[in-house]
Amino acid sequence: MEKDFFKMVYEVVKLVPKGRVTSYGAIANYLGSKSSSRVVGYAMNASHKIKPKVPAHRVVNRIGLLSGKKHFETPFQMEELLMKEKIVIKNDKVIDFKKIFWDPQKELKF
DNA sequence: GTAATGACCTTGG
DNA sequence: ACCAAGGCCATTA
Repeated sequence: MEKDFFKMVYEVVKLVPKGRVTSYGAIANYLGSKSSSRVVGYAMNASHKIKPKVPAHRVVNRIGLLSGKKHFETPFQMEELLMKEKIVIKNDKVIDFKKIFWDPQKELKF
């Protein structure tokens, strides 16, 4: 129900290039509501139950912290996946987050 | 049906 | 500069 917002989020997350990460606020802002960042996080929470599993490991908070790593099947899954993407993780934080940060509003720009 | 929470971010004092 | 509160959508109790 009302998965419009969720669907958009999943679409954007699935569009995230390999080796890149995005933030909840960026997606929310891209959708039009910067304040709806919480909804993006909630969408990710349901990302494991939806049909097409989205790369939620590529989505982190604004500081690049793996906030939802505990919500994964295994906390190491997120780090492992990110590591496979050639992304360096340190203390549950993404190194060079600014460099690998993928902003839909900026990259896609509609 | 109402109330509270959640993988957050922005703005105000 | 730091601390506090609000706002958004959906789900669960």
